[in-house]
Amino acid sequence: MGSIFEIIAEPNRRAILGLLLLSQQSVGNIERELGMPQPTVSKHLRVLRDAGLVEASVDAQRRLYRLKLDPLREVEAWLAPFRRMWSAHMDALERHLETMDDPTPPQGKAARRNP
Amino acid sequence: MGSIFEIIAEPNRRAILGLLLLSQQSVGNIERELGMPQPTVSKHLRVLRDAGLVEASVDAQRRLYRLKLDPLREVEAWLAPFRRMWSAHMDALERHLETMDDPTPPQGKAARRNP
DNA sequence: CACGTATATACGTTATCGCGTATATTAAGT
DNA sequence: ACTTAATATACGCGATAACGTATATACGTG
Repeated sequence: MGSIFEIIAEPNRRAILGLLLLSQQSVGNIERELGMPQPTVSKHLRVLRDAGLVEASVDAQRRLYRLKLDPLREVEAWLAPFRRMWSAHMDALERHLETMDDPTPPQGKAARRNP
Repeated sequence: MGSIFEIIAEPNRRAILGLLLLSQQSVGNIERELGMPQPTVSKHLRVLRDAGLVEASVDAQRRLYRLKLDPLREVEAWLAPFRRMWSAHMDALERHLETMDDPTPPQGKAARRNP
C-alpha cells in the first residue's frame, strides 16, 4: 500500500487507530469494540503494521497492538500550510472585527499571537 | 466519493491542492505545472469541487480554481488527538532531559518554558 | 459563421482494495 | 497428545477508482 494518506483513507483503519488512542488493545478487543469480523481486523492491522502505524507485543496467544504515530507526521506536515492559511483568514477576520465600531474592544481573553 | 480522507488520498489531487496554495490557477496552468493530461486534471478538479475543496470562477474560456479549505478541518480534527499524543511524548522527553544530571531537582510543578 | 482555444464529459480498460469464507499457525490447559 | 482459544493468512469475488482516448460544450476572434 502506498502513502500514509491511503492508509488512513480506510474508515475501519481510522476506527482502529482511534481505539488504540485510548490504550493498547488485543485483536479480540478491537473485534468486539468495533464490531468487525476478526479476519478484517487482522488484515487491517497487517496494513497498519506494515505502514509503521502500530506495533504488537505478544501476550501469550494474544497480540497487544499499540500506536506508533510517527508516520502521521507526514500528514501533519502536509496539512500545516493549509492550517496556516485558514488561521491567516481567522486573523484577518479578527482584525476586521477589531476595527468594526465596537464599543467593547476585544481585550483580555486569548493572548495575541506574535505580539 | 466518500470521505475527505479518500479525496486527499490521491497524489495528483494533493499536488493540485498544493499548487492552489500559491494562488488560484487555470486548468491549463495546472496541466502544465504538474505535467498531467488535461482530462485527468479536469476529472480531479471535479472531485475536488464536489468535495467542496475547490471552487471556480469563470474568466472567459478559462476557469480559475481556488482553494476552499473548510473540508480540511475534518482531517485536522481527526488528527488533533494524535498530535496531542506526540506532543505529550515530547513534553515527557523534555522533562526527562531537564532532570538528567541536572543539579537542580524538579521542584516547582511545571517550570513552563517561554515564561 | 467558421475556427481555434479552453475545459468538461463519456466510454472502455485495467488494477487494486476490501470483504467473506475457509484454513493455517501458535500457544494454553487438561 | 488432544483440544480450545487467539490470531494470521489464502483464495475468489465484486466494487470502484484512475487512466487514456475520443468527443462534446462554451467562449472569443477573424
